[in-house]
Amino acid sequence: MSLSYSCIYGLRASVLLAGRQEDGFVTIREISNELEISFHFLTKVLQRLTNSDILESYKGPNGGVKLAKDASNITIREIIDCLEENFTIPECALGLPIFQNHEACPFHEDWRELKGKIEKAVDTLTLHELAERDKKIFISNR
Amino acid sequence: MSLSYSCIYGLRASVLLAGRQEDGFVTIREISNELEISFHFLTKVLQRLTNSDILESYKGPNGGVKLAKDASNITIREIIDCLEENFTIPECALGLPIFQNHEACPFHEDWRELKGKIEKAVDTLTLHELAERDKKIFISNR
DNA sequence: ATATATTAAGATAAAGTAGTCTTTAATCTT
DNA sequence: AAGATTAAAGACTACTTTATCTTAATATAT
Ligand code: FES
Ligand code: FES
Repeated sequence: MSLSYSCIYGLRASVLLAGRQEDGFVTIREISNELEISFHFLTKVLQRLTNSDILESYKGPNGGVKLAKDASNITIREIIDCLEENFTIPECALGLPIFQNHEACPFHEDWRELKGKIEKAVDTLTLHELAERDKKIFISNR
Repeated sequence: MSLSYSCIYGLRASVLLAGRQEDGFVTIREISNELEISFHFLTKVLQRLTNSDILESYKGPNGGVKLAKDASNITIREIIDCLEENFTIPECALGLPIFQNHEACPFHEDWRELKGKIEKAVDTLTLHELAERDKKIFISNR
């Protein structure tokens, strides 16, 4: 279940862009400075988002990247699906199928319910909502 | 949060040994066959458990490994701590600190509660209980 | 003693992830 | 047209995890 750094970086950058959608193109250099992420590595990540048409990029002076759609129309599921292959919330709360059955697990039902909520949130939470809820940093590195 | 394969293999082998404690030493070859784990890799994992005095080993014919203490006296926390460095249940249900604060997360409180249950279970569930609850395979590979 | 069984230990390989560096392509400014 | 700016693309490095292979050490059985 743990997300890769690529995915975290992509999420953080996307939320940043959502909070600045009116600014147009933002350079990757600026994003990498603000989020304290390696510029080159972030470039790779954002290229993938660009190729998936989640971001739009523009070269040259005044260029950079921006969200391709309105932030209220992009769910975090889209970002995750682009950057993480086969992302699924596991059946087991420990992140892997440790116990296969309900009987052996003292909290399996609790987890099953929460898992549903998480899945729903991932599918419906938009970058706009995230950027609005808290303008401060709320997607952080590990 | 996701456990490494080393840790999963160690847990599975330990539960198997808990279910056969009366058999004395069980060869690693037999365990690897039964659990369908690479013999050599499993050997490495069990060596670490042996060095941590969770398992006891014996070389030569009729040798093998067995639990060093009674299964009812070994928690899964011990196995995990031996095989996984710095294992902690993360603050965020997605396995990493995605959102830092309560406000931004639609299920933070649910997760916080479940996290407590999981931590307690990890600290108190014993190999004996696990082996007893279900004699069938209930710790599976991914 | 010798052959066999078995874990221990070490070297190596394979794969994935994270990170860096260099070159190319596109765009703008002058 | 020339030079500067910026993303795109590709090669490369470093690290970790997983897995394999070989040899050594230890114990048993005959
Ligand atoms: S088996 Fe892991 S949550 Fe129930
Ligand atoms: S921030 Fe991830 S569970 Fe609330």
